[in-house]
Amino acid sequence: MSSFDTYFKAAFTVDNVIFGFDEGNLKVLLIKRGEEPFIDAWALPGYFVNVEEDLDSAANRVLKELTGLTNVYLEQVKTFGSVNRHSFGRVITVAYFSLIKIANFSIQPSSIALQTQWHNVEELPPLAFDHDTILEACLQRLKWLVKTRPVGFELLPPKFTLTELQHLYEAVLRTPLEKRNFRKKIFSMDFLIDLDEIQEGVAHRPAKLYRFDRKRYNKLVEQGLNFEFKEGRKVDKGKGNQAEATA
Amino acid sequence: MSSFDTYFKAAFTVDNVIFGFDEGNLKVLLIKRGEEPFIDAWALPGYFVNVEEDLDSAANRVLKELTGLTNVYLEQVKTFGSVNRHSFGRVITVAYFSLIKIANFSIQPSSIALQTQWHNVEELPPLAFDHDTILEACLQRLKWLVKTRPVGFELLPPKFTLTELQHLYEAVLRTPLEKRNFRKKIFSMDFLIDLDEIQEGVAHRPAKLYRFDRKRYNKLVEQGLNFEFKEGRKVDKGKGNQAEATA
DNA sequence: GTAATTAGTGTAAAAAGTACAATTAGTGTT
DNA sequence: AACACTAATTGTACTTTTTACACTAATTAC
Repeated sequence: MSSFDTYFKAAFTVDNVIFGFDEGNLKVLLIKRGEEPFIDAWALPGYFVNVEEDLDSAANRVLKELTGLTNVYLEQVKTFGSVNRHSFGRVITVAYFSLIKIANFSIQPSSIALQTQWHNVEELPPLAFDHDTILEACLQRLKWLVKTRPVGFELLPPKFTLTELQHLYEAVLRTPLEKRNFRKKIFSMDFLIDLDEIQEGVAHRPAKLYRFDRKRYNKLVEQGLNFEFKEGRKVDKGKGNQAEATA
Repeated sequence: MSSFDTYFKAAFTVDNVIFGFDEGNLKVLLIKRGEEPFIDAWALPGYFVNVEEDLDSAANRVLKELTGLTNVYLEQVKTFGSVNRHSFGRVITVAYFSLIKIANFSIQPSSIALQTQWHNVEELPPLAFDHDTILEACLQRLKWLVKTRPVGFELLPPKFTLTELQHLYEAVLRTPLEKRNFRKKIFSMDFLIDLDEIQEGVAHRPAKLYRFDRKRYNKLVEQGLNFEFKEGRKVDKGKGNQAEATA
């Protein structure tokens, strides 16, 4: 057959889908593009891979360059390579996703991005290229991951309440969960540490604070823990305060 | 920034991991390479993607060219792009996998492959490039898929016995399953059709033949079926014939 | 001190999963 | 035809997991 040099070659990029969680909503980080094509459009933060760079390294580097973030959970999701997905030529992109704590993160301006902003996943602007498809694939992956691994903790501050944790799961799974059963499940997994601290500055009974015990979790995984959430079937109707009074 | 043409470009390929099932063993289709590098080594059937070709199309075409097969379940698994995975230059490969019925398939010679042969996944030769890593990733995917979707039927002939089905699951999951519970589970899913036919040519009580009812399965999926197998914890010891006699 | 708000908890019923052994329907041999 | 052999088929009690559901407790604001 023909020699190696005659084979078709394509440019390739990585696109990062960076999820965060804030005010009860799942967020994704988008940049406003400063280059053609799709100048001024919102897009996933991604860029070209270099010659001497592995894919995972490229994803990490691009993430760092566009956001300043290092050392985050980063995982390959899927590769997108439709012939016409980029108007300047054939560009194949490998999608990665990561989960970060928004509070730990300060947006740094970059020459590629005019703006960098968190967007609520439920209310997204139109995206450049096929980035809506890529995002959708990552949302699916996140959904699966959150049911399967304790990655939810990556999105929360180190100290959190059980209600915050539950809201996170509800936002990701897009389904309401039943409070008592959720707590039972979480506790049965036995990797939350009760910090003996309580919430402050709330106008109601303050919740206890917990943190995730990663060491304990790793030990449990070795022993064959099966971390799994099934979706709730029904809503927790039980407000139960003054409603449904029988006497 | 620099113009589009200045970005680094790489060759890219698809590699197909084609699983089959025969004589109670999970098999994978390998070719013996007829080109450098790794000439004469066993490898996954893969080849270069063309300019005007989507990734999925490329996987289908390559599969067809190397095996003659069309219209098979084909799914993208992961992309491998280490800097030095190919000695002739940077080559990024997208791994696909598919499940086929070995019996339906006749091996066709090709100019790329000196030989094409089914190999038992439990006894593999050394593979070219990073194909062992790719194969491992696909095995993991298959394992997950088989627990989660009724893809097992893709590997069996249209008519099969429950024991054959069980052996398939055992081979893929690499764990023994308990016969009665396996049957209960399968029947509870309610998408097997009893063909009212029996096995022929066996020197013992012949088993009933079944087929998979895809239409019914699709209907069940719409209704929110959860097809899932957990791994067995213990072996089925129950020979129960002459053993363990108490009188 | 009363109203408002959210946190926190227990239990019974249903469903799913597990462990386990005897009987049945064929073939092959005598 | 009886017997030995092999593998197929079936049921049930027990355990675990999941679900549904409603009240009391702790705090702030007024």
